[in-house]
Amino acid sequence: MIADILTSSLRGALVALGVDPVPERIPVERSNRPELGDWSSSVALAVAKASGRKPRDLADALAARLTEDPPGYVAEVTVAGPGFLNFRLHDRWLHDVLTEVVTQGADGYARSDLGHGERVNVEFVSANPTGPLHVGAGRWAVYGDALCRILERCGYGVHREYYVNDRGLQMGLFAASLAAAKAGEPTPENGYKGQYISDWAAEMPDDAEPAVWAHQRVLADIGGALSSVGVEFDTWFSEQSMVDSGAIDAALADLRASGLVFEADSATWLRTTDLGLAKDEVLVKTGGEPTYLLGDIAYHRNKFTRGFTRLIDVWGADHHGHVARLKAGVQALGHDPDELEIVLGQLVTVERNGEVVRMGKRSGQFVELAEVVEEVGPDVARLTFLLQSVDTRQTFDLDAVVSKSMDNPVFYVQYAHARIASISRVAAEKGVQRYPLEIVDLSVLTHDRELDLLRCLGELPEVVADACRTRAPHKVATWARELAGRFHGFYHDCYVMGEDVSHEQTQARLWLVEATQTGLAIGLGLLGVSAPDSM
RNA sequence: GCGCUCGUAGCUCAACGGAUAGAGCAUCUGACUACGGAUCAGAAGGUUGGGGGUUCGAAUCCCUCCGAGCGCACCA
Repeated sequence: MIADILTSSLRGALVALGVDPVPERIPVERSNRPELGDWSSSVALAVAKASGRKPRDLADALAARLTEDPPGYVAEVTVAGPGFLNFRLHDRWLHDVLTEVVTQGADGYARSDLGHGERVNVEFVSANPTGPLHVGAGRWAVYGDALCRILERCGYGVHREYYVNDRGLQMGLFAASLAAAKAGEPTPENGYKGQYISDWAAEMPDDAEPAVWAHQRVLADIGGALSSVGVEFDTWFSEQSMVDSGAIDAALADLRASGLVFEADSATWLRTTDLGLAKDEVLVKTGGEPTYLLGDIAYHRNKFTRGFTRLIDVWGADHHGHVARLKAGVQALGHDPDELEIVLGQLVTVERNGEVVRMGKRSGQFVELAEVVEEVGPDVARLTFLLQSVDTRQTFDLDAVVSKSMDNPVFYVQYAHARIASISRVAAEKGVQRYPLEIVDLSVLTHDRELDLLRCLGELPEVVADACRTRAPHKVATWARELAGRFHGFYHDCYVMGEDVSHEQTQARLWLVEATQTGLAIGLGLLGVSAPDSM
């Protein structure tokens, strides 16, 4: 809102001063130098050269013009350093933030229409259904889910999907390993070991068909683990179903139509070298089995036919070698490869007692996501994953996460929310009524703590939009922690009710607290973390 | 060897190409007879892996070297 006001006045002033060309985008930002102003712009520095003026002179001229006819909220325009324009605003701009938050509420504030209702399919986790999910998969589960929540808030029609790789060698080996364990026979070569195999073998009824039963058992387990961290999928898409329905053949036919398919060495290939790759890729193996790549191409083709115009896949960095292949496949089907967006997340290293836990399903040595969630709870688990950018490697120190779970930042944020609820309870006990916002004088909110809180609240719409554009939920997590910090500071220095607090202050602060609660609820909601009234 | 992703305080991590690189944890020092101390305030901590380049301006963009993780299958 402020940004729009400032950019349009700056644009007007540049035109009036005869600056040509006026840039598309006029940089305006919140000042990180509060002693100099509330907002700032470096536009004079950016355009000085092209317009043949000295930055400082141009900045002075702009400041003079804007001082003469100040944009809304602007109290003072000054120039600093090489030519930064600094805007000091009336506190009213922050009081208006409060009104905006309260009137739009938890449902409406920081909501946008960036996505214009575009239907986007987000595929994440998609771990092979050959055993329980390990802790590391939790990162993709939580990241993908938070991203979906953010996309939804920004006006996308979101569909959460899990691709079940229930075809091929691995599934067969998994079922065979179960059957062998049940029969008391040794594990097949390259088969799956681990406690869960013997546990599940013991559960398996005598008359069960191992392949079918194993499939159901493992999906129930994975689904349960995901539910425990609050992640639910709209679709569990079976790879095998595409073989059965002929979708794989149809995809292959489409690929052939592109003219990029050829036969060699008794296999069928896609000429990916024509699409910029270093080598060609096999689509159908000798013997007639489709490769994983062909299945995946068919799967993405299927997503497009279901009406999604944007596909987002969340993969671990260990799959990055597959990115170019799949994009090439999508391109061969006639789609713009940019319609498929692949988020590569860096892997999670799990440590216990300071030592790296090497995980592998085959060996049966891994730490289950479900165990960890059971121990620390979904909120701690989620925030632990979400507090850091998905493109940095994460070390998940089991002992630290468990033993320090009480120090987890999630409680810092939730505590702020609970304190607010407590204020409401006390207000009710004391019989303090909150007046309608329209008749409350917000101009009494002048304390630095109060203004800082409002400044932070005012950033939320941009934070959410930015988190959406950059696919970076951690920005919301960082913001929520920041808001909680501002609130704790306010809470400490500014009493809402008390002998030294005027009636007007109590009223204004009750609304400030209400707006903060709304902000916390939105932030935590986007992260899928609960916002408790008491802890 | 080739490729992808990274390298920021002791540790874990932030920072639309903008001004003096910020938080948390840990360390040290302080703050409650009022709404929840799971809190608050302060101190200390940095050549943003090294070196070049582009730019008015670089942690951010480009090149190069060093280091790390991960890929380089008719596995999935």
